[in-house]
Amino acid sequence: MRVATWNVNSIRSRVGRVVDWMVREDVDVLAMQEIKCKPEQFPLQQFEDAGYEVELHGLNQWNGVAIASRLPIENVSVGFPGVPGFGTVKATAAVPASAVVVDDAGLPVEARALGATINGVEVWSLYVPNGREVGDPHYSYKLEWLARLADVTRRRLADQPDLAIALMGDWNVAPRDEDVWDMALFVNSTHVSPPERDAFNAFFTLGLRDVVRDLDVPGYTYWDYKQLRFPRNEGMRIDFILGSPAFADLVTAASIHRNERKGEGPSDHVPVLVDLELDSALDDDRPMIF
DNA sequence: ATGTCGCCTACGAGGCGA
Repeated sequence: MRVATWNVNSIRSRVGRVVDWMVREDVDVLAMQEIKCKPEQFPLQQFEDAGYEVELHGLNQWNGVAIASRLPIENVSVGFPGVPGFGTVKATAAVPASAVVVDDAGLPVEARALGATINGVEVWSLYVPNGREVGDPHYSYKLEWLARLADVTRRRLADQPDLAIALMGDWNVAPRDEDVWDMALFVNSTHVSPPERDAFNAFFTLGLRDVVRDLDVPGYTYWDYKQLRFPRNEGMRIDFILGSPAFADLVTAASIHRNERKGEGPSDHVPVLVDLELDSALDDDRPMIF
């Protein structure tokens, strides 16, 4: 099974490229971020014509996450328990108050997390808040969002240590100095600050692994549209697939699809993909969990 | 270079977010 994550930066303006890539690369499951649309605006037909079903969570023109799959999608979760909300998103004609989920503090929850079970594997499409500037309210929101995600992941794995779970998406954190092209330019910047890196590294403490980095796949996953960042290869590595031990054990290969930043109408992010070996579970006498 | 995109509202161009 081939599973990928991709911040598509508007699915409506990118659907041709996205579906073409999925078909060409024989992708079974794709977690998308920044679909930037509501359900009725999602270009579902083009996915279905290519053999994919789609579950999505989109409230408005911001954020939005989706999962497309050739295999049946089960147990869909919108958001995760304890996910913090932010800001003052108001109900409109397009987004009635009844559709706005609020957190314990009454803040509206943004469309940044969608989970599902596919072929026995729990996959998540995550769009971590950007943070904007160190010290900005969006920055503390980002740290809190990551902390709550770590909390719920810790509890999930405490209850089910053998759960194959993949946290995939745009984490908006560059965990290592080599994940940006010039650390000198990022002094006092978001994405590289110690609290953000601590919040990201906390997932490793829970036993998760960066299943792409672990296979020594190099390179960035994002290049800003501005300032010739891609031609100069001035990018950032901020899109990751973090897997529980049971998930990591299934991974046989990984790749970052840099070519998807080229040509007409690219997203500013590229897909990150892993191959999973699931067939062996059907051939031996281990429990049939897949 | 403050260098680009994509969305919104509202029908032109400015505002927002990344």
